Amino acid sequence: MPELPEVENVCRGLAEFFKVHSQIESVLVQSPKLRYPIPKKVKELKAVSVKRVHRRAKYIVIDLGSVCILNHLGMTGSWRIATCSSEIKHDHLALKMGPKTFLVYNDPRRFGYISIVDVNEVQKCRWFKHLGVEPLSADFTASYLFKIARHKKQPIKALLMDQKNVVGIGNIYAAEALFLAKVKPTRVSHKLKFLECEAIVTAVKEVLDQSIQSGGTTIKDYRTVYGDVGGFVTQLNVYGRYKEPCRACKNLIRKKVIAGRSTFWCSKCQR
DNA sequence: CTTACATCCTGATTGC
DNA sequence: TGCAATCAGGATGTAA
Repeated sequence: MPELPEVENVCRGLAEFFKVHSQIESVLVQSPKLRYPIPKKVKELKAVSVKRVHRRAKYIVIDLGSVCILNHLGMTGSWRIATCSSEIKHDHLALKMGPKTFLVYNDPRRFGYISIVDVNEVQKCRWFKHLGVEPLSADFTASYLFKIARHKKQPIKALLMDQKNVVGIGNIYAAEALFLAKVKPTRVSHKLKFLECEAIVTAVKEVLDQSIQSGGTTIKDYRTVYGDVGGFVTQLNVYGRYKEPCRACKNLIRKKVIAGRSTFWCSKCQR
């Protein structure tokens, strides 16, 4: 469920929280069954202090000095501040930060995962080594996208969602960025003009920036660590708006499955 | 190598 | 109201 703006907001929430509670007293594993089982050695973490929290792609990285806790939220993963280690269904793990203070990881669909990696190994670990560029960094440019797109036959939307190319973009923001760029999601990648790649890059940065500022998009589950919903839903132009009028031209929004995912676009605005 | 597709899960919603 | 089918913000392994 969460894409870059949502993960970024969760990270910021965690960072805020760790400013006040920086010491993890212990880690409690309620149910280790996630996409990959929670490693047993997380329970060995005792009295460790959090140095830093940051986001890479859709991963949350909690830096503990010698090791990092890596967390991917999958579709339904969330962190919340709680007074006990587990109180509701699908609580998997809790970081004990004080006698009545816990950070609890909950994940109904169990597509998320939590792992521990040596600080020096993070970049080359199995989850990070194939990641593409950060879309909000200076590395994500029109020429970068154009170069990749040049050799690919797949639709541009599939390319944007493939984390090997550029990270953090999922089904919502791929659709939204392509709307802003006025490019139809079905367009074959290698047929895109340089100017279109430029428009896409600009649009991706724009939509991600805007969504981060709005606190992300809450369709259903997504909440920040503090339980806040994201406010970007009201700014969605195409995602989830099948048969609703395009905000720009009143033409009805279309829907079609591309690469196994529902895809929304305006056939008049996007060519 | 690239690309399409099924798959891992639970729960909410839709349709009969 | 009940029940079955469908769908969901992700990413991986497999097969073609």
